[in-house]
Formats: sequence, C-alpha cells, structure tokens
Amino acid sequence: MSLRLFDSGTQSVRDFVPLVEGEVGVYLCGATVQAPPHIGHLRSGVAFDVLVRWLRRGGARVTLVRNVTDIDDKILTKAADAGEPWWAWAMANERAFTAAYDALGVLPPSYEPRATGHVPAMLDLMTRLVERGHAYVAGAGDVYFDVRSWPSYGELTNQRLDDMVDSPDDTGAGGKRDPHDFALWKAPKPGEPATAAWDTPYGRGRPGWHLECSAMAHRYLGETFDIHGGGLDLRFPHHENEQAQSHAAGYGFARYWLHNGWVTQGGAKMSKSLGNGLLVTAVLATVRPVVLRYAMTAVQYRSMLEWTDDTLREAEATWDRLAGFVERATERVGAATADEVAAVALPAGFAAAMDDDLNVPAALAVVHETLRAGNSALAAGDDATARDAMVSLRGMLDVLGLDPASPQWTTAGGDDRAERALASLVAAELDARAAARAARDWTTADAIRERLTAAGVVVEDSPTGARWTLAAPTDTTED
RNA sequence: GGUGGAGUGGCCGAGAGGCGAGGCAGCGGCCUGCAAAGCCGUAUACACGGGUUCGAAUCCCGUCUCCACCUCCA
Repeated sequence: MSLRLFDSGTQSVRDFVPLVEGEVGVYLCGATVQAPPHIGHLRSGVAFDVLVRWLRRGGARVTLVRNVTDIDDKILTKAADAGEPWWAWAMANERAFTAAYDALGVLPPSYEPRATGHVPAMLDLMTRLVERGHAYVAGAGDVYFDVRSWPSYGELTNQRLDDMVDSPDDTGAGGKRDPHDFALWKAPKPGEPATAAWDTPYGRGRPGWHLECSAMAHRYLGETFDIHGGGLDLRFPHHENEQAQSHAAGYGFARYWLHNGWVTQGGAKMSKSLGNGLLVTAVLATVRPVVLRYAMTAVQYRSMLEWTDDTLREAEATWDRLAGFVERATERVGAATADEVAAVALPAGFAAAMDDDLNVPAALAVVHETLRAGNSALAAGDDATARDAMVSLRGMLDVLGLDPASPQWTTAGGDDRAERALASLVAAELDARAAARAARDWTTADAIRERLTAAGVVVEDSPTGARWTLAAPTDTTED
C-alpha cells in the first residue's frame, strides 16, 4: 500500500519511510555543464521528476535539490579550446540543460546550487575531514581523502579496496598515500586560468567533484536526508566517495540511494565519450517534446532504455491515442479543472504499480485499460462514464508529467491568431464537404478531404459531425 | 582480478512458480458512402542444457552471449 523503492545501497527493495513524516528531501546529481545535454542526461531528470510527482501526489512536501557542477577539468579545457571564459562556457551549457528540462516538463527543483557558489561550504567539510584525520594535504592546494583511514570505504558499492584495479594515471602520483585516495581540492594545473582557483588554508585550488555534492547536500538538506539519486554510472566512484567523506565527517547522509538506468543503443550506453549521444535539441527538431518525454517515461527507471529507430514513432502513436481520447472526451463532456485532476482518486492498480518501485510500465497498463473503457463509453454515448474515465486518465498521466490537457503541452505560445484563422478556414472546408456529402457527391467530398489531408489536417467523421486535428509533425520515415 | 546488470513473441517492454501485463506493427471483423478515429478478436514468447515440482519464463546446477563500473560520465 505504501511506497517501496529499490535502494542500491542495500541492493534491496525497502519500504520508504521518510525521516520526517510528510516531508521528503531528495538530492539528485545534476549536470556537469561541459556540453549540451543528450537524451541520456534527460532520462535522469525525467525519472526523478516522476518520483517527485508521485511523492507529492501522496501528500508529501518534497524538497528537491539538483546541483550544477559548473567547474571541472573538461569545462576548463573545452572552454580554453573554444577561446571562451570557462564560466561563459558553463553558463551556456547550463542554459541548454534548463531549456531541455523545461521542454520536457521536468518540474524545477527547489534549489539548484552551483558548485562555484558553495566554496565556503566545501571548505567547512574539508576542514572537518582534515581535523578528523580523514584527509591530508599532499602539496599546496592538493588535498586528498585518505581512503585507508575509513574502514568502511567501498560499502556502498560492495567493493574492497584491495580488489580494485589501480587506475593508470592514479598510481601514487601527486603525493597520494594510496592510489584510491581521491581529491577534495586540486591545485591549478599549468595554464589554467587564475579565476578557476580559490584560496584555502591548504593552498590555492579548486574543488574536487565529490566534495561539491556532499557539501551542497549538507547545506540544503542537512546532515541526514532521505534520498540521493543519480545515474547508475555515478555509483562508483562518485557516490561511494560522497558517502565516505560525509560519513567520515560525522554526517548520516543519504538513507536511500536510487540509480536510474541508461539510454542504450544496441545494448551499449549512450555517452559523450562514445560519441553516440543524441542531442536533445536534435530530437526535438523532429518530434514534439511530449513524445520524447513519453518515450523516456514508459520504461521502468532502473531498466536500460533501448533506443531504436522505432522508439519515437511508437511513443508518438501511443501518445496520440491518449491525447486524442482526452480531446474528444473534453469536446463531448466538458473540460475537467486542474483541481479535479489533482484530487481524483486514482485506480488501485495504478497506485500499486507506482508504489512498487515506480513501475511505470505496469501503471501504464492501467492507463490503457482506462483509455479503452473511455473510448467505449464515448462510442456508446455514455457521457458520465466517459467523463470519469477522462478525469481518471488525466490524473494518472499527470503523475507521469504527461497530462495531455496540461498547459505544459497545450499552450502554443500566447499568440493564437494563426490558430483562429486556420480553424475558420478548416471549418469552411468542412461545411462545404458536409454539403457535398449530404448531396451524395462523394467525389467533391473526397477531394476536399484530400486537400485538407495534404495540408496536414486529419479529418474524422463522427455521428455528431466532422472534427479535425493536425497530423503529427514527424513524417514517419520509412526505414 | 573485483563488483553489478541483462538475454521475453516482428519491435519496445512488465512480470518472477499455476488464469498468455501493456504498447507499437501485422492480420480478421464491426462501424463508415469510402476513409480516419474507435471498438472486438487474433501469438503454441520467455538464450541453451540438465534438475526440483502435480506444475518453471519464474527455483537449483551448469553453459553461452552481451553490457556496465573499478579513470570523466545521467
């Protein structure tokens, strides 16, 4: 009856019980803004958006923190290559991420801290670790976490230090005591801009990646918080290191760890380094944002999402079916208010599926049952049942961020003059067609319909007259 | 070497001992002047080989293949 989540810290499904009843704190590792987002990056944003929406539907007050890592090696080198200041490079990419999140209806986080704005919090944490004997200064500006000083290092990912492969560039260089010691603070490398370093009691330098997240999570969520999320690839070393240093500093840190699967092609992970990342902007040039969101949402968040040539086409067909029903039902029985949608009781099967570690595919099966019932009711002229189905359907889809009637997906952009003009022209065409049909002049009637079809207007006849919709903007490329 | 994940019908994708989730595509039918939309129907699916069981895609043993992390990565 209550939410159960797969906690990758314990590798088991656990009942989710928040620290404080009715409140949930979530920290999600956001982007390292070194490049514009590909669809794999958005998988994480969408997956945790569904989690947040489901928690809120259950009445919880959710605080979501999603950070922006706006300084790191790649940002510095890429900006230098492009001849731009590193902060300008980071900001441009941060905007691209924000635009992509917004386009897909990912609700904004409660806080979106940037690493460069939290240096004091990082210094506090680092100092604490040095004082407790879990970090040491290897040289001016170089501070490392001492993994051997923390016996439970490796517990998050079930690994033992002695079993790990020594990384090639990590063999005791820079005064490390152990090859697996990780940087809390990094001295500037030759050629790096002076603006990319901060003074600390241990020398001038810039923060290491892991320290940032621990410090920001602490700053906004406190010493102990409920959920820490991110992509599966962050489990090690990033999350292991976050946990080690936070625990070593005396903090409880995350109580549940959630990791989303990747977007894959041919079974292989989509990634920047492999060069097979599909940019969000490229996908959105061919398909409506809601279709991309549907495709990313329809798979259980822990599963790999296999991306094929058919993925978007299938998502589009399914989405159009859902949205088509809501549209037809609304025309027939009247719109439901946002309050109605937010308050409607969701089918038990849907709730059970969502509570089962956010099993969206199983939840969608209930959505489709409701869809079928609604369509049948419409066909039978049973308006009351059709309306119930429509409101219920919207309620369920709202949890997934996919309510077809939400302003996110319906607002054209403020200027509806073109829409009005089109509606008027199409109405005139349909009147002419209706007259031709009444006169059994099928040739004329079909010619009008073909003209509209060619213009991208799909005509549907119904007992109450013809209605029209715009054809999907993607023209389905035959493989 | 260590740790973890995966192999389900044409495709995507849930499930995890016993009524063949769901979607997409296909096929048949109803509806339609014809369509579209919708509805109804339609699949001898669970990598391979053994085993346990009244019964296994689900449990056990073995084998094969693939992916990932141990370096930056959603």
